[in-house]
Amino acid sequence: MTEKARTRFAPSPTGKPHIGNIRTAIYSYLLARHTGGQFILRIEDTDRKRFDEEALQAIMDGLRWIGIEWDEGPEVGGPYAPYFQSERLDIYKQHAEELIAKDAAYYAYEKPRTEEERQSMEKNPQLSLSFSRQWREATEEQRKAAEAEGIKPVVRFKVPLEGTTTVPDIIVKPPVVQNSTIPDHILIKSDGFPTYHLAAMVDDHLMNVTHIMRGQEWLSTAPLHVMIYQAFGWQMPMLVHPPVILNPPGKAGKLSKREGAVYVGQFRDLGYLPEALLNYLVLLGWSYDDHTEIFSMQDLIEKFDVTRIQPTPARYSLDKLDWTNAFYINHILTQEDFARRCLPFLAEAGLITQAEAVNPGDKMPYISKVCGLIKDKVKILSEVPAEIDFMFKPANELEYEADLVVGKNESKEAAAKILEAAIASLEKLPQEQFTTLNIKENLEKLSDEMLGEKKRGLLFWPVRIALCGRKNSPDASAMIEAYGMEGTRERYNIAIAKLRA
RNA sequence: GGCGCAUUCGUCUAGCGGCCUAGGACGCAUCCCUCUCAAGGAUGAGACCACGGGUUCGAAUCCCGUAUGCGCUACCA
Repeated sequence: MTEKARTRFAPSPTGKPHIGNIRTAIYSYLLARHTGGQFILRIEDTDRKRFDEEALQAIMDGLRWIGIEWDEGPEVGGPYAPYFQSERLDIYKQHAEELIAKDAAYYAYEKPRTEEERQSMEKNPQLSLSFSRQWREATEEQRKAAEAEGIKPVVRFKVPLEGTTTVPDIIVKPPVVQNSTIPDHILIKSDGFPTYHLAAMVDDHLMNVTHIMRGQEWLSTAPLHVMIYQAFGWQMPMLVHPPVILNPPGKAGKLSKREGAVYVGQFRDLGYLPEALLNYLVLLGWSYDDHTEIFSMQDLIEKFDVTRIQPTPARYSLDKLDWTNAFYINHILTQEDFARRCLPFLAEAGLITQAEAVNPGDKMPYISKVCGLIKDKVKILSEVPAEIDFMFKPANELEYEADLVVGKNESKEAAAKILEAAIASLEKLPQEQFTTLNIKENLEKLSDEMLGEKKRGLLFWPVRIALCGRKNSPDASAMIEAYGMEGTRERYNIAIAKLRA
């Protein structure tokens, strides 16, 4: 493990990046960084029918957002360019020919299976095997005849009929399979494009990849890949097959779209912090020790050990993710940083303008203070606007019933008197002493004098409600500080008027 | 159906033959703090280590079966 690992993430741009794949990418990245090696991004766009330009962008955005930078790949280049498989067609063709010359592959002229055939063959491996081998022993004449008919051939791999193949995986017990059970897979499709099996192996070898890491759904076809390497006479890299991520408890199968957010972009939009998602995802199937829960990217790079990846599929749990995100917001982020990240969400909710979200200017101190009020209670950023929207409204736009302000006080008049007393008491605080702590002391003292000790709820309830117009809110003293004496007095006077109406 | 992998609290996990009457975290419950909601602090419930056989003085840890889950079984990746 002291050797420098070259790893790669090789997505096919056919859809948005799923967190299961992103987690695999993270593991690959960490392995490379931990050992001081390189991390490559390679785009497997050999399926022309399913290619999606937006997906490609989303993959790159997602990786960068979560903190992964690739050393080689799209937009950054590298010594093994190009990193798009569609631009490497000649290379694959050449290698396929090499295999044919070595009698390890051959042309096959069969008709593609129909959907029905495919399904029936799924249940009957023997049929599938013989179908794949129809042209394995074809004579020159047969090939010529097919060629004359104008059939475009595929190239199939000539799987050894004898012996066994072992998959050198480092997190799962290395599977051993009988070669005779593996069909002659297609290497080059009739349209001239390579399949994953050929393209990925050729590239992994050419790009000097030392650890092929990919989802466990590849484990079954891994023996084929080992045989391809052997046929070329190349040295086999290590294989790493992290498990898939499963649906939450009670739900069967792989984590699916139906379970809410599954794509990185969705988490971003919901207001999950990239460092929290990263932290959560890494721990879903990997652990450092028996107690550490919070890891920065630096920690992870330092401590990551591939062999500790769990071989068992883990279930996705929103609760733990939420906890992790809340922990980052509450304990890792500074108030300023937190506020900055809230900006787009505040704009989205119409609390500030889009321009202010980009450049808040002198509004920032207030925004920062206001966001700070709920830093310890919010789980995701998208919850922020609803918690503090009232702090962005003019005082006279607060809508609430006078009864709400009364709370457990005897009467509306009693509540009004409390607010009057609060104004008078707070006005004694000099401007430079108008801090949350002083305000709190000031009001507590007032409460004790007015209502006696242990009755603080009677005073604080109206004092707080008159500021926000609703049941739940941040701490009263903190809100008063944020509004300032001016804003506080204005809101109290409105409340008093309401109470006496 | 075939092949392969996996199996510790509801969930994520620690554990690599004696430290385990199984530890931590999330969630849950109760209590404390308290001007509300949170946060924070404390305590607790929760796992016969899937089941059945071995091996061993001794097994969650090693071996073999069974069950269950997951994956693959495409001219998709």
